[in-house]
Amino acid sequence: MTQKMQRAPDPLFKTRVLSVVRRIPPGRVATYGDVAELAGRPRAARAVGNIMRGCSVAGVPCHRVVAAGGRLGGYGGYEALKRSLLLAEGVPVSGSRVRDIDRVRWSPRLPR
DNA sequence: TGGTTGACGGTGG
DNA sequence: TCCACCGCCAACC
Repeated sequence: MTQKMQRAPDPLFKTRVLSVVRRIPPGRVATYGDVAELAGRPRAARAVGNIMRGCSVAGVPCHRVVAAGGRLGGYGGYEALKRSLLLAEGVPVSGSRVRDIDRVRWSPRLPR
């Protein structure tokens, strides 16, 4: 068979991603993969990053979104700024990585 | 319509 | 622990 299973297009993906990120409370972080999953696309971490590039929207704490393993990720090159913002919220950051990512990783079930 | 881009994730060396 | 390679996806040109 030659048919290629194509995934159902989700024009709301971007909106959902922003909604998810907006729900991340201070002092907590989520990985791009987590956000992708919560947005309904477990493997679209890369796409999430693409969307975050244009995160100039107020109310979207894009600095709380980090790469897997606690790595800070890009943030448009403003890695130092991202680190400062996280530290200010009580997120332990060492160098370019979040320490004990599992402890500060946010889950939608946790209370704000 | 089709190819390229990139703020990623996971595995292997 | 760090780097390189490959796979996945939506946005862009």
